[in-house]
Amino acid sequence: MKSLSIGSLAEKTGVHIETIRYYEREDILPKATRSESGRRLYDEGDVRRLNFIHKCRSLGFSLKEIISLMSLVDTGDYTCRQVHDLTLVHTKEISEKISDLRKMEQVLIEMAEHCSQGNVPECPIIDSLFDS
Amino acid sequence: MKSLSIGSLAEKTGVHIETIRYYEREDILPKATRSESGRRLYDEGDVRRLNFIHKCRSLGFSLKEIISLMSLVDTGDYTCRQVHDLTLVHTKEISEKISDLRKMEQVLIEMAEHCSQGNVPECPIIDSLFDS
DNA sequence: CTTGATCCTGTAGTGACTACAGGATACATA
DNA sequence: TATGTATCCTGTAGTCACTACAGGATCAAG
Repeated sequence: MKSLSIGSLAEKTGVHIETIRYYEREDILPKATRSESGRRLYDEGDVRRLNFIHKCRSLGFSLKEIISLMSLVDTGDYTCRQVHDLTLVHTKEISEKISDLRKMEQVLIEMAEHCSQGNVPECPIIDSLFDS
Repeated sequence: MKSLSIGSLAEKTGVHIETIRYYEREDILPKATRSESGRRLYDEGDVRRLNFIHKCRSLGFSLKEIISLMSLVDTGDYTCRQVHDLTLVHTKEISEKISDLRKMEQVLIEMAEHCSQGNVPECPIIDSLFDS
């Protein structure tokens, strides 16, 4: 049943081979069973697990958060409310990042608006970068 | 004239002492002149320079970008248009980050909306995290 | 039987810091 | 003048989540 190579797992999940090995090293994925010659072998359960990790990463969860999440899932010891609340906390962190970046964006746009955009060696962007 | 300690420079600019030493090591700041006993000494020019770096960092520029920007400024070999265009490119990168984060945020919010938030060990968030 | 694809381990690099350890020096107070 | 504590020094290692080799073994197809 364990018949997928690391390459196939990578292809099925969109996670790079090097990253899969890294996840194993860091105990985010369990040690893979090996073929006689020492190659890693996977099955559909591994695909499912790696999809979970991949999706969490794409939603901005850290590997530490993913480890906690997965251990909740593995033990079955969680409630919908608990997961919901964890998700809300994470969503708030994302929202804060967005608002930080929007502030940067706004400052940059405002700075650029003052430019003559001319062929001259004076620039209000440079000037305002020197302000503390 | 060079009479500021690294601690004073840190206080004036809001940049940590360790970070100032790091910037010197990485040639983002020039090697500081030293007192007889080997302590770093700074002046208002250094304050100005570090403010520039600090402000650039707060606007999301990488240290590499800052090095290029500063060498433009140091040589005086730049035009307003050039700086304006560099800034626009950087602003676009910020905007892309924002839009990526907003997509994450949206998915998270939608996932959370489906929760019963009950005291039960079934959760639609977990279910959808397993989808590829 | 050979060729090229795939796999293995182990190590080092990335970016921008941050956090010590272990010691030297400066300055304010008793 | 002695002392205590604040500040400084160098050098190294850790953080996060990969990514990129080097150098070698093994597999599958023609």
